[in-house]
Amino acid sequence: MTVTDHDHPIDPARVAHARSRLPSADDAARLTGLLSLMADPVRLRLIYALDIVEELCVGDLALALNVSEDSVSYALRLLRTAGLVRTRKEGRVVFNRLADDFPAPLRDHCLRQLVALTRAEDVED
Amino acid sequence: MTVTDHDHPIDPARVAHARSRLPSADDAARLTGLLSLMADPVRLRLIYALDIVEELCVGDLALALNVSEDSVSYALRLLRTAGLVRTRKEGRVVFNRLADDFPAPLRDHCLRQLVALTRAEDVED
DNA sequence: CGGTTACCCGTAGATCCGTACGGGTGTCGA
DNA sequence: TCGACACCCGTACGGATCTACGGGTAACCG
Repeated sequence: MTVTDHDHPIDPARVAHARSRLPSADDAARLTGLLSLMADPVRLRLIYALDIVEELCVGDLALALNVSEDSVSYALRLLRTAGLVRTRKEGRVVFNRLADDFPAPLRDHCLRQLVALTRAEDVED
Repeated sequence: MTVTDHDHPIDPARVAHARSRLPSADDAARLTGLLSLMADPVRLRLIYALDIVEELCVGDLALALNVSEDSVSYALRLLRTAGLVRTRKEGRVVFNRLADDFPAPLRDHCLRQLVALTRAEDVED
């Protein structure tokens, strides 16, 4: 059995209420796909850097984040594939910036708010 | 070589600017740890459900999310370990709710905003 | 009290993910 | 035109992560 082991919910009203408002599995998948892309130190800081300075090439990103170019290149590959980052080629240098349609809520709420949150969390055990 | 292949940045000013504002690798790790916990369809919907109805037991959660109890139990284990969910035992039923210190920004901005975002995104290819 | 319910834990197997490495393409300078 | 540079891609490997399963423990029900 994979879905339920009991078919007499303890609080049917709440179950129904939750069910009716819950995002579909499909929407959830789309959303977690996005979140997964931010749930990585390199990508998070990369996006954060681009949010600050508009545009950076791979080598400079590696310097700014203090990680390997490989790491940056791989991160950019994923973000580009997901349509979150755009590239502009100038000579032999490739500049990267956040896509025009980079989800604004993701940027405003998730990125900035949460980074700020983490900063404030010095009062920890 | 693992960190850089060139040591003459193309745009030193921007690199410096980004570097100075970037969250530390440590903060980033903490933050991505949190985001990872939400970057899973079961956990995201589970948290979303608890955000709506306050309190649910494992069996009812499985019903609401339409996933196995195992899945729910595992998700709850991780969230409990991370201190994001609290349990209350009443008889043989265990009720789960979001922890009092569940990061408010995570809840307000990330959870609600992003779910709303996904809902609005019907205008896709 | 013995059986059933509701749930938890530990473990093993499959799967996904990030990193490192080798090699390739296009561009610029001499 | 030749070499160096900036970057990209495909692949292989190690580690993390999710799922599924078997067993265990309280609590209620007769």
